[in-house]
Amino acid sequence: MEDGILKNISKHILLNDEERSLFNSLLSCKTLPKKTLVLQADQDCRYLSYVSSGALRSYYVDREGRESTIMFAIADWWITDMYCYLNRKPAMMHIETIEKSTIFQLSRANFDQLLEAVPKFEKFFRIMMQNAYTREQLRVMENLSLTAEERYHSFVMKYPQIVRQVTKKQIASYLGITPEFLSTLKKPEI
Amino acid sequence: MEDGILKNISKHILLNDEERSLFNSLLSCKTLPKKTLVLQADQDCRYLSYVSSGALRSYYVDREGRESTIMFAIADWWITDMYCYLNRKPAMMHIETIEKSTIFQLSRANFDQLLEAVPKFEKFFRIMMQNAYTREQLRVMENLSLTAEERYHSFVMKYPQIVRQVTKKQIASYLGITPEFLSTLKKPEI
DNA sequence: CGTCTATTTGAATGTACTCAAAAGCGGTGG
DNA sequence: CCACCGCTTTTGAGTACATTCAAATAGACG
Repeated sequence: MEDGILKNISKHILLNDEERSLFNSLLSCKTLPKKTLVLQADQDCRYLSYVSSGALRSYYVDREGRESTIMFAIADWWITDMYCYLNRKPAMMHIETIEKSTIFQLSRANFDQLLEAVPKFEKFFRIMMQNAYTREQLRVMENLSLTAEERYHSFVMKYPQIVRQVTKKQIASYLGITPEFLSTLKKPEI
Repeated sequence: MEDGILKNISKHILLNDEERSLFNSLLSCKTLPKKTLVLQADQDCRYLSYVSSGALRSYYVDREGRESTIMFAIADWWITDMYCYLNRKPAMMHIETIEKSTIFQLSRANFDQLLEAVPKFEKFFRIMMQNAYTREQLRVMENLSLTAEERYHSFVMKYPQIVRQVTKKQIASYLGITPEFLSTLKKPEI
């Protein structure tokens, strides 16, 4: 399924065969069972991962042991602890598979090499970061201005596919509410 | 003070004289009094603004008229309603000066032209978007895992200069709490 | 089938909100 | 120059939304 990843990239930049094969050579592919940790907090965050199939989530565990889901990544999404990946800091988050998943990983060294060798990728990653930024900013905006119920409905409308692949408990931890409270909310009409 | 903006860019990419002068020619400079609207919701978001001096903030106003501060921008920061700027959508946010400010503005057309003419700027904006993304993601993480008081202390530690330039009411609306409640919190040791 | 986790339900609690009012502070005009 | 006006900040009482804890029910997986 390397097709998926190159198709993802071709949405934004045009690559020739040589560039494609260089890119492929810098990636490693893994198929992982459900509930496998891809990254553990305090470890070195070595990889940026593209989800070819399955689903992953990143989450933060605070001192009291409470989990906050930072993001979900289903097919065709990229995921990592971006701050720690880019700045070579020990990871703040955990990342785990929610179901059996196939991912392609780009190490930090290969990321640097790729940008050096094919500057066109600057554009690709600029657009990726731009989309990630505007998505997070919208999330902050909704967290500040909507009620828990409205946020839940907005999530379901925006990410119907994710809703099918993750548990309500995980959605609650993404929305910043308890599973008990989520369960009292009116179900949105999809 | 165009020095400031070129210095900001030189932190990440090296420009020759020709590129610098092209860049300068694509910018327009404005000095605005306190409480001036730079962008109004529903308008076309035409500009990305670099703050040379002063302070701006972007905020969202919901149906009930409640304001949520999305971001502050003091000297050397860039600000816009990024989603609407990039996607040519009517603005969701307002942006206003908090004090007398001097800003440099890059229109969307000039942004496209700049990236076309000097691809090195892809790298600059990749890094800008990257920083913005990781900053917002950390904010989401803190919103989900910290109490209001901890978020306030974290804000004061992270942005001491912003604290000097904005009101407590504005900080409250950034943190997602009421000014009354902020006022009951223990003052952090700076 | 049995075990483990997710989901739901309910009661008691707490955190943060609304509303009201007083105090503080800064800017402006007489 | 200073008195007034408007906005910010603080304080307090009452309230609402969301939490914790406990327990029952439902679902998924080996």
